[in-house]
Amino acid sequence: MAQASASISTLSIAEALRGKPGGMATVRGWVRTRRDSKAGLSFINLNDGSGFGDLQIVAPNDLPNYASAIQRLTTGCAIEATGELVESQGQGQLVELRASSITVVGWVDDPDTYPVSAKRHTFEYLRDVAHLRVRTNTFGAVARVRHCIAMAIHRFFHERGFYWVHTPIITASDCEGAGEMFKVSTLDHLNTPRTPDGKPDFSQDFFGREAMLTVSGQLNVETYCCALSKVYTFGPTFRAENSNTSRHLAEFWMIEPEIAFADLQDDMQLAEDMLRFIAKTVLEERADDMAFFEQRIQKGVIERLQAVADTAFERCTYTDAIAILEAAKTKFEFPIHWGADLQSEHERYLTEEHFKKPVIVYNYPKSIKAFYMRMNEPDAQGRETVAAMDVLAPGIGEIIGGSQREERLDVLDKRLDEMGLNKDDYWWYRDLRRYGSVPHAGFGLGFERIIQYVTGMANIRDVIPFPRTPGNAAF
RNA sequence: UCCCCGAUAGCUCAAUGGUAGAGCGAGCGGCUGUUAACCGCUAGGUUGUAGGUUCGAGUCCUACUCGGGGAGCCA
Repeated sequence: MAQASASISTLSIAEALRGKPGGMATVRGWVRTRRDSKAGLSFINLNDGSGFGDLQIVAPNDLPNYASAIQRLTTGCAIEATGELVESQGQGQLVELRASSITVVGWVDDPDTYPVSAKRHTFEYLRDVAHLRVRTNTFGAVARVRHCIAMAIHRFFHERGFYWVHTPIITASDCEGAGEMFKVSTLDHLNTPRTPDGKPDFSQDFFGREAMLTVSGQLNVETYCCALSKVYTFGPTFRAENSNTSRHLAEFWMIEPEIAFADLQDDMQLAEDMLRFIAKTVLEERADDMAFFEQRIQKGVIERLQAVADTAFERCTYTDAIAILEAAKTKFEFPIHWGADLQSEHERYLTEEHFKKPVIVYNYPKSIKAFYMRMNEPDAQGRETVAAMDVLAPGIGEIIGGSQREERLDVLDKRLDEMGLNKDDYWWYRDLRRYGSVPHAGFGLGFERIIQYVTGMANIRDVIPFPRTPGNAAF
């Protein structure tokens, strides 16, 4: 397949589009559209995923395979084209490739039923052809932005001295407490071994005990935090909740940093710095894709992202948030009062209407938060709160949830007792509080949710390659 | 899981309980340095699945599946 001539370089289409007219080049990709001109030319828009833009290939009718192949090209065909990069005579592009040869690498079987034809498709339909949807403008752009954000997150932490910790996917501790878990088992479902009291005998299972897929790497990563000081996880997470919304998946990716010798203020600063770094990086590196999202997906995404990059987030205690909500003229379906958890409508009001930008709400009532969150001193009215924080973003809602962790063993044990949890199940977690315990804090960022926020994509199922949701694990 | 709405050609959608249509895509032809191209012709259907009501069901009823909007769980 490689060209014999050493003077012809194979370029990605992104490189070809950046190149100056003059040189010879070979490009490869998939046909987006073909238009014939009776002036003796065909125009082929070619895309290889290296960037948003297509390269226009000009195919003159004196090519030997013009009638037999070029004129039969349809959307989706894979080709290799070699020719000279020239200044375009038409509008709409600076450079184009004047082909001296075009090889068809792969035909489209039946153009009439090619699932991703050159027309508009709904996202709902494209989910049914997830193996081909990435060939569309939208899903190609999402894939590139997803990669860009992932790399930005790794760079952000790496540059600040964090270590990436690979916490386990399979866990035997039922104590993660963040939702329903998928079971991991090699037991025979048709002939399950039983204990005398009729329950499945997990001692005969693969791990010798009941095992699940993780719902969070937090408890594990805290152990590494209390030795390496600054750590984070970035991996898949599983929740067996029967959630049917545009912002929940059964399998999603999560980033969970954890910092030692740190309090909630440090935690909030880290969350904000990270989100602003992500915004800045995407604007710099994926301007082509962002221009598309701005134009076709959601007006204002670029401005919104620019605002995240440029301006500090709002911060507001839970108690102050309640005061704002109580003073609001908006009628809420669920009346709000101190001690109640914020409903979606309340979060939306705060971030979309009151502050009109990302806001960090912190110091929540202890009664609505997890056992591991650090107890604050009671306020003047004696109300008890924990050092927890949520980052709320317009259009998405909760994008980050985090807290300072309870590092005092006696306080932690009291909380475990209050919540009816068995201390023995948490023996290694409690050990961290016995051996050189230090204040530490962390948060969880939903990876797909930050992609939704950045791109303006409305449904979380469209920002992950192959979404897993209740009743759907196709592909 | 709960409430509301929906499922008809490859795709997006029409169709009073009485002969299933259009646009786009596709095929063929015309025109043109074209670019959401344009003009003409052609093909394309077990109306999501399973039951029921009716002389007759795309249309009415029931259940299920999937999708959308909202809610809960959360990231």
